[in-house]
This record gives sequence, C-alpha cells and structure tokens, in this order.
Amino acid sequence: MSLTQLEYFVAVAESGTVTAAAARCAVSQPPLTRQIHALEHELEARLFERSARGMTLTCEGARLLAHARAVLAMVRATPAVVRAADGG
Amino acid sequence: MSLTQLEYFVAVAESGTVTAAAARCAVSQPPLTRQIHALEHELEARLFERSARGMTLTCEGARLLAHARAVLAMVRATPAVVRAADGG
DNA sequence: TAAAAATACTCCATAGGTATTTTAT
DNA sequence: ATAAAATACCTATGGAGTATTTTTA
Repeated sequence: MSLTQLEYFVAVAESGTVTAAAARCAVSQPPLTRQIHALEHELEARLFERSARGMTLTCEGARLLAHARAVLAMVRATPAVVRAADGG
Repeated sequence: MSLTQLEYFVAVAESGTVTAAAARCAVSQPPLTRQIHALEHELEARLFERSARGMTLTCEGARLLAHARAVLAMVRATPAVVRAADGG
C-alpha cells in the first residue's frame, strides 16, 4: 500500500469515475485503474462496484474511505508537526 | 514523503545507526541514508545529529518519530478497518 | 452507441545494490 | 585504526503514458 494509492482511491470515491479522478490527480486513466486494482488485491476486498456510469463504493470501500482520509490528513500535517509540538 | 521513508526513519531512530536499521529493514545502508536525507530535505528539517557513534534524534526528529509511528500504525490497521467497522 | 473501465505495450524515473570514500573517535 | 555515514555509479523494478479493446446502460 502506498500513499499514492490512497490518494487515487479517495479521488475515485469522490469523483465517481476513474476518468474524472485521473484529471483531478493529473495522471491518465490507466494508472489509476491499475492502482485501484492493486489496492483491492492487496486488501483482498472489492472496494467499488463498476458500471457504465462509473464507480460506486462498496461498504468495505466506504470504510476505507474514512480511514484513507484520516491517514492522508495526518500525512499532510507532518510538516507542521515537525515544526511545532502541537501541529497534529 | 512515502511510507517507506517513514518506516526507514523510525528504524534509524530506534536502532541508533543507519547500519543497524538497514539490517532490520532488509535493505543496504546507502538507500537508507539517501531516504533519510530526502525526508530531511522535503521537510526542510534536520532530523538527526550525526556522529561516529551513530544517529541521535534532534527535537524536530523526536516530534516526527511520534507522528510517524502513529501514521504507520494507522496504515497497518487498514486491512482490519476494511473488514470490520471498528478496526481503527 | 456512447461513456466508462480494462488491457497491451512501451518508456522512464527512482528505489535499491555494490564498491568506495569520507568523517570522527 | 575502526566503525559509521556519505558518495559514485550501475541496475532493475514498477509507475506512468499512448493506443486500443471490452463492457454496459
């Protein structure tokens, strides 16, 4: 698991499609599709339901979304934490 | 910043030397040295004092250590979180 | 049939390895 | 002199791009 995978996952969950998430992440669609698949494989869980209208979270995906947002928030707080004792 | 960098950082902080941390992380010493440098550069902070006896945390490094442990703990909890609502 | 995901392949950036040098005690 | 970090150089894994195919509503 990588922070990039978590960022991609959150972008897909919030965008509703891989295509839109790719634009938001400034990468092309295939890498996003692959990283989402890799994450599903590593976690041995289906995170999204696929349809012709896009990607919708499964309940496992919904649990990951909350957790991934928390992890990414902590990571983004790191510079502040390093500079001051109460940054996060 | 990557999760690998945080793992390497924690290993160095806990081992006291890059050499010992490398063994613990099952990689060689130079990659560890480089990733620690990259982390210091990205955070614009000196995380360790270097000496002939090894590496000792600065106070900024000590703040990062607590934070990095928390981030890594959350990441390790991810599989449990995905499977059950109260995993983390 | 149209919009989206998935696949095939190619390329390159970067993480890691070996060998060596520098530094400090 | 020794033990540890730092540097130089090389290799290779895997992340990203383009083009294309498959799927489904």
